Amino acid sequence: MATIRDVAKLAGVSLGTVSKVINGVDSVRPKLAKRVAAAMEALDYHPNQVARSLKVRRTQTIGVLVSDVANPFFTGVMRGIEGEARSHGYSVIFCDSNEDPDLERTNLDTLFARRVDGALIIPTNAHTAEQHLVRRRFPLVFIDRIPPSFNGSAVVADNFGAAEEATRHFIGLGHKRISIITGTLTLSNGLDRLEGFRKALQQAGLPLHDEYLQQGDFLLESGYRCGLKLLQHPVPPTAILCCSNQMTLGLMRAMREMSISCPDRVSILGFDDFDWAENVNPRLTTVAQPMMEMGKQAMQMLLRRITSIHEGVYGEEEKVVLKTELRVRDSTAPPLEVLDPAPHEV
Amino acid sequence: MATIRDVAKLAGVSLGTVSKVINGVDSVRPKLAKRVAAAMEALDYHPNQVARSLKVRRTQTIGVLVSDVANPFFTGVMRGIEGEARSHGYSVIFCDSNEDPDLERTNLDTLFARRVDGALIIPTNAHTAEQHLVRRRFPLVFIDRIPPSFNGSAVVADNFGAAEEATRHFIGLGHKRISIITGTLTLSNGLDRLEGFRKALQQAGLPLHDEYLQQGDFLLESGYRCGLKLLQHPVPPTAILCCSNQMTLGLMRAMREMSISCPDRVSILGFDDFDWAENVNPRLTTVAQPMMEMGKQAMQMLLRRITSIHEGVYGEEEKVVLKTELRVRDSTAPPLEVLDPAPHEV
DNA sequence: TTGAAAGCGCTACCAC
DNA sequence: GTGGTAGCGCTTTCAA
Repeated sequence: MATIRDVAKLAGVSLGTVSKVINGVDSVRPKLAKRVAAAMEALDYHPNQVARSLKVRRTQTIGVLVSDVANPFFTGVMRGIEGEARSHGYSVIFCDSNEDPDLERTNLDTLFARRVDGALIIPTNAHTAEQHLVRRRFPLVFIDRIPPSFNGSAVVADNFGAAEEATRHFIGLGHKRISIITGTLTLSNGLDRLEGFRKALQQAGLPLHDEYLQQGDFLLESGYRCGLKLLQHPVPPTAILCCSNQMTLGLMRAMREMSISCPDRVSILGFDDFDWAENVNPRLTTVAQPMMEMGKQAMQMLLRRITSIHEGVYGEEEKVVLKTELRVRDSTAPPLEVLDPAPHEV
Repeated sequence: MATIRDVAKLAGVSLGTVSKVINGVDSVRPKLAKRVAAAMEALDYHPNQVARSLKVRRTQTIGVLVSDVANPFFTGVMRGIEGEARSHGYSVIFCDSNEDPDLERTNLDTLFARRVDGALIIPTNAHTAEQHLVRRRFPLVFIDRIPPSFNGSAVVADNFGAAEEATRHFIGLGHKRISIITGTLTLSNGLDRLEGFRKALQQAGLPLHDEYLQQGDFLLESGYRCGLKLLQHPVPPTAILCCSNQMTLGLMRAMREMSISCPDRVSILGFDDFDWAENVNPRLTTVAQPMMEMGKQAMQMLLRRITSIHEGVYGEEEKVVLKTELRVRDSTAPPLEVLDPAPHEV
């Protein structure tokens, strides 16, 4: 493979001159520059970024550590990251920690060894394996979830507000028996959604029965299990807030198996909005998170940290909370009692 | 940041010795090795992979170029790739070409400049931008789609067989008016599915009317558009084979808008099997592709090419075709006429 | 078994 | 403007 040396020789100039041409430094006479360009072309020369990285002590690479690629939510975030990274000349090394904290740590070490300029991370759980990197002043920003006691940079969705709005939507429809299937409560996104739900209920003066609070773990199976429990209750809820797309799928399965129709018997509202949500029967009312935007802003934040640390100033950690959007479709409707109220209730 | 030099100094040994310890060469006295290890620990030393890569002329990194991360099919493949890569000590640089051939080319150049040891690629379309890399003997394997006139390594699903099996499923159910919504026909996966469909029809002595052959482009909108055309036909088909998950969603939308129920009025069968397929109403019959397996085998194939090329032998290009699986659920059923045949048809 | 030294391909500094 | 040269952090001979 041709090196800068070969190019210099063929063009009859020095290494330094070729380097300048490569890097667009314009203190090179056009004539020489042209000769160099011709030589590069002739030799099919492509600058070796590895060598460059070693010299300039920057790899123009960032690491992205997701807890599970299979989740389409992360996929959306990934798109945002990738686009923003590319437009700033960065490449991204991708790692999947498979929801495994040990793997997360190993991956982080790998990224560090490869000298990525910084990393974006969607943490697996309450683990704080990454704290040592924060202390080492390694540019790091968290996405979607914030581990407890973590005080680094992050971009998350307004989970509290989203759950509150969703719950109020139920309340506005006339629902009284409202239930929630939560995500993992050791994760900020899981907890915040529950709190938002609680607040909306409280403000409306509605009680929250213990049986109506089902704790899931964001995965399909738990949505199914919790759904079954809720629906088999002697006085089942008329509305269910489901805190992840996977769990919503599980809940739908439970409803189908029990032949409970939606929204007639129970209204459902899920987190995350994907293509399928608006094309299934009934079309699902959902809370849409700005996935791409989260990825994009996280990348921008990381870039800021990289440059500031590079300049020696270890600036303030930032935190950005992005608004969500409630998309009302057909899976939420007034409860039957309201449509056809018993006389004594009027 | 500590370097190998600092470690050597602190441990009172030479650079070479430290290097040996790092790389597990056992010609180092245990006593010294221990001293070195202690020094590394004390200095929080992490070997610089960039420097190592420059020296050994291998980055232990591969590039993955997908046409669109947002598609859950690629996500599945990605999981397979990542796991296999990691277990072999490889990292993956990820690029999304957004179905844009120019971007695909740019990304390929970036990967090359970064001196990845090889690349896995899900090409965008008929473009052959990558041919120059093949000629350059750069280790490359294609996944899912094979550009026409490409003769490099690849792992794909048995698209022909899958479509054939799916179509026969319709035929076995008693359908006579069977239609297909194809993918992009300039891509091998799009074309092979159409051919498999054709063959099954032919073998059963069934005609294929032009109006029943709708050409889509794998995307949701085209599924919707084609679905509408099909369903508005004076003599609509009783069964539709839909060649991608996105298009199936579009088709479902068309059916909902026209209030055509599935499988009563028309049976549908889609390509790709995701969580939502078996949890919507009705549960979808699908062709499942071995996504993870495709990623895994592609990575293994790439590894073989990397080592063989490294050893100077430019071995034969390989091609692997993986079996698919038909998952019969509730969206396919016998046509109404068969359930309640008119007397003269018996 | 260990150490010294060369060099991977590039950038950047300093003379000219 | 241009060229020579040192050196980024590591591996890998070759001698000792």
